[in-house]
Amino acid sequence: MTSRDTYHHGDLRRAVLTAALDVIRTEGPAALSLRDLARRAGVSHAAPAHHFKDRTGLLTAIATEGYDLLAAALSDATDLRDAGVRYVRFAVAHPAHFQVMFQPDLQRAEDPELQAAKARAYERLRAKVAGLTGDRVGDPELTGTAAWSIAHGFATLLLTNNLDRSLGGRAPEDAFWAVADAMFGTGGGE
Amino acid sequence: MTSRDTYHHGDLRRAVLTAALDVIRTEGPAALSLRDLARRAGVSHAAPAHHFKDRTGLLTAIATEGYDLLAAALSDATDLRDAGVRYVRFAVAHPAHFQVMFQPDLQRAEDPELQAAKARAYERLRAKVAGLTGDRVGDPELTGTAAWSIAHGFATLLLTNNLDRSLGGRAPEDAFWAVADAMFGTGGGE
DNA sequence: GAGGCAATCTTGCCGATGTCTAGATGAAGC
DNA sequence: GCTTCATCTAGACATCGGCAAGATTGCCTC
Repeated sequence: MTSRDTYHHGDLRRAVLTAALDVIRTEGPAALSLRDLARRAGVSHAAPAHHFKDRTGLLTAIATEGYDLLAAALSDATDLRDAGVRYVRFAVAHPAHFQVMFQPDLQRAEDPELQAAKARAYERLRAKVAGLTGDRVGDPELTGTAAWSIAHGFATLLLTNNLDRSLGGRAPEDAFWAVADAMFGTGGGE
Repeated sequence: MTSRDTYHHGDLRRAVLTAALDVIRTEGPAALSLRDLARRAGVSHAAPAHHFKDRTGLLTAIATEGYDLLAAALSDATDLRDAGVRYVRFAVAHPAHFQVMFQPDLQRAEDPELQAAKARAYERLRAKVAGLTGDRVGDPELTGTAAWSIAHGFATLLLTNNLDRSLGGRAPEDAFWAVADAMFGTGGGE
């Protein structure tokens, strides 16, 4: 896909996004170069700028897409613990999105689309906390922070290669289930 | 400190490190420029390279220093829960170190000093897990991963401005104590 | 079907950055 | 006092992000 016959690329925005996600996943956000992405897509060096304004704009678009993907992943969760498993699964499936989402210095914080997507994802998490029943409810704000912290911490440590020894051959989501089980006790999340 | 009388700076390594930490804390690692740091220290643009080899070398040195600071902070902890509080306190006190430590793509992973410091800090955490008594011990590996995840997740979300609403005016370490309390139950960590 | 408009892409340019090389300076040890 | 070597300077080169001006083309309207 590095050459083309037509003057217009056709779907340059998607091509640049895909290439960017590939670079970020394998080499990290610091290695990302707009000119390199342009070369990969077979366009001139200034072409991507028209779709993303600048480097920060591209990263902001990636974060926005990430929050939308996360919101979609969380919406199908049956309960809070399942949401945690899906959170970890999302991080593993979309490591590039995840990395960019949680590095605010790479994004344009005031971007309205980013803020909206972020709010949608956050609302999904809040809904799962509100859906809690039983005697383990307590302060919803506190419970939400605790659940988010454990899932986010596990996912982050996982993507930074800090849990390699702890996995013991298990799939990440299974390992997270075991961790959540150790904290909340069997069946405590229902 | 941007000018000097002598040809030699005296402590350029420390000056560059301090300036770098300041930039990272306020603008993030992406905004870090070796030439800018050189200007702040009042030396030529190539001077920092002699102390850190290159940009990655500087960031690796910061990560190494961070792991040593973390190990020192954890060594005084009375128990596992206290270690968690100290982990969060470390992240708040040294946000620049913390950011760099957990972005492996910024570091030279094969650096022996980095690996050694990382191992020392990890050993401190493992010691606190091993010191657990009572009926909540279970699988030490699992307990360690759970404790690390909750503390690391809380710290990360805190530094990325995702817990602003949840703090409610409390100091971060107090808020973390409440979260840990909600998860483990009162006195469960002793 | 012809004309105009706006989106898309190209080309050229500028300042800034990381890194390499060769050379200047001076502190420390003999 | 002389040597040695770590430290710092000066210059050069390739690359990058961003800007401006112009070329190309899809699309809408009449």
